[in-house]
Amino acid sequence: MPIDPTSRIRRFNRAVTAEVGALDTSFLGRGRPLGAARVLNAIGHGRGEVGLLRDYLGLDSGLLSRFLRGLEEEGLVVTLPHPGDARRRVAALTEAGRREFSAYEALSNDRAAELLARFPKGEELLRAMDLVATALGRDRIAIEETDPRGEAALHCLTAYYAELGRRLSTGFDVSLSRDPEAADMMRPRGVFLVAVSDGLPIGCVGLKGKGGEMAEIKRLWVCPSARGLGLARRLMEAAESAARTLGITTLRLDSNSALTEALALYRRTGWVEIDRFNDDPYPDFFFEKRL
Amino acid sequence: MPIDPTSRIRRFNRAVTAEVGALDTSFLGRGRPLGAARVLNAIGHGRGEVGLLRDYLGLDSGLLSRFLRGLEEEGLVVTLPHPGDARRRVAALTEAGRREFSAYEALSNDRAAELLARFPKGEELLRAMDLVATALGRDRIAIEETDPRGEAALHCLTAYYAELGRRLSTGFDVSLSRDPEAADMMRPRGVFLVAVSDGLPIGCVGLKGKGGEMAEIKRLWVCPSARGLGLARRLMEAAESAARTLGITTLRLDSNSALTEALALYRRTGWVEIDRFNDDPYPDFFFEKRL
DNA sequence: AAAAACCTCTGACTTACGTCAGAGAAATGC
DNA sequence: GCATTTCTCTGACGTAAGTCAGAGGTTTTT
Repeated sequence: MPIDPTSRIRRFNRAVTAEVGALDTSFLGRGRPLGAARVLNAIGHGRGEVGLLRDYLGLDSGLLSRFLRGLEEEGLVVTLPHPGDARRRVAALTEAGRREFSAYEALSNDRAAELLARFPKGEELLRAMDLVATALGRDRIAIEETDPRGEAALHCLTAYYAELGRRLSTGFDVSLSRDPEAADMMRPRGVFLVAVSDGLPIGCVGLKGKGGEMAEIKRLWVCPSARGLGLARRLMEAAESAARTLGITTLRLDSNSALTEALALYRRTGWVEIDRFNDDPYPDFFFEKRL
Repeated sequence: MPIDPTSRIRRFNRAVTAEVGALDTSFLGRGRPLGAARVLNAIGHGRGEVGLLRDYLGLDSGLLSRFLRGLEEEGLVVTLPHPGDARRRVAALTEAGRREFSAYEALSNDRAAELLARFPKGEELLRAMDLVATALGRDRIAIEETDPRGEAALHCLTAYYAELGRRLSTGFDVSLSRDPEAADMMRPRGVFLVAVSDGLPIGCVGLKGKGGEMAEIKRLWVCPSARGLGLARRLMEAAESAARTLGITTLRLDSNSALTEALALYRRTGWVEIDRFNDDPYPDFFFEKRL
């Protein structure tokens, strides 16, 4: 009877293979082979360029070409030359293609919803799935510059504020804190970075500049399922290197003694403690780092 | 940017598909198509009967037959008539087949070990995988009678004692408790049941009889990743129905006030509190149920 | 003892997927 | 301006996998 780690992983593989297989089978229900369905869905998700499609789906150029022609004959897709480079082609869904795409989306969503409904501990299951997905896709975590008012940023910030509320003994109310202006966290004054794993935002950091040589690090957060992977450090390094490209020479940040992992990280990575430099009610630790 | 539950599940699917695909690819390295490799592995795992193989792998009888013949030609497998029914056939590995099977096992184990090594939070990942596997394979949880000294039972009991140690304010030392004799939890006096999900034991319960009409429920435990699925209830029902087949009319059990979920379950399912009936130092609640 | 049901195997066929070489059009380098 | 590189597409070919009908055994039923 297997109980060792490898057996547990292999049990997981078996369970998951069955689940994925079942989803594929339900996709077959629309009378189209899986390959063509995958292409249609990738186009629907915005991967119109043929080169992108090839990379994303890992297909041979000949095979992909055939799939595209098949979808064109079905009237679901049109391909046009790329505006800037006429060698390349871009595929787009027709009206019928969009309908077909939504049908696949619905199948996929239904399966997900059904799985959740079948399992009483929904949120716990989702957290476990996030953790596994992050672990498996670890090499695929990308750090991207984004608009601090965008959806990805908002998701991270909401989770960040909620966590502060739980961890600070005083609670946390954004409106009492000095909420950085969005423009201060966008080029040319600063940046806002999110870590994205397979489409899901799982961490963020803001660099808030005033146009001078001094800038502040704000809103460093990593989603619980992705902690312990050194992601916070990667985010901080990315923020510092962005700061350098903006001509910034000194970074500051404030933090709270309840956030012990963060404080440990700052101390490990060359930050030095300085005197209070603002009157924000929440922070009680202040750091500086010269680049 | 997707954050809703279905997107999270779909991200999980993508991550996991890539992982499973990578395992399949590594299986291809042994110069044999995937179908044949799956058959070989199923035989190695004890599914020798052709009918069983067909069901387990979901193959057409013609296709399976071809795979078997291919493996026979390679000298990895021999098929013999079924001892009791000459229409059926049973496949078995030859010496060379066993070697090849171990090579596949090694590949599988290596991949699992590598995944674990790559991820700093190993135990957490394993727990998440257990939870997901249990959720996906929920309909496949089987309750089986087993030897209370067997490996599956031991795994559950070790986890059970460890949990008691954590949860009882006094700690827990098995030797101080009245450890039921194994024979009292095997037919004809009692039974020991484990819940098995895809080969992994995830819960247990013992029915300890003395040969009379009275028996005791012992060692009810459900693995944390499988809680909230009503498994404890299923185990108790299975134990009760086993008790009925043994001619037992009254059940008793003792428990501890720290085990609140268990107490709630007993109260919900027709057990009534009675006076202390033993001098075991740990329990402080005593229940009885007439069948 | 004959009929019916059952199990595995074989041969013929189809489909999905993938590979490879090279053609044709467009962009880039010198 | 010409050679080289970069993309996409087409045609020819190969392999893995799956389907179907029926043959040839064995067992069960009546």
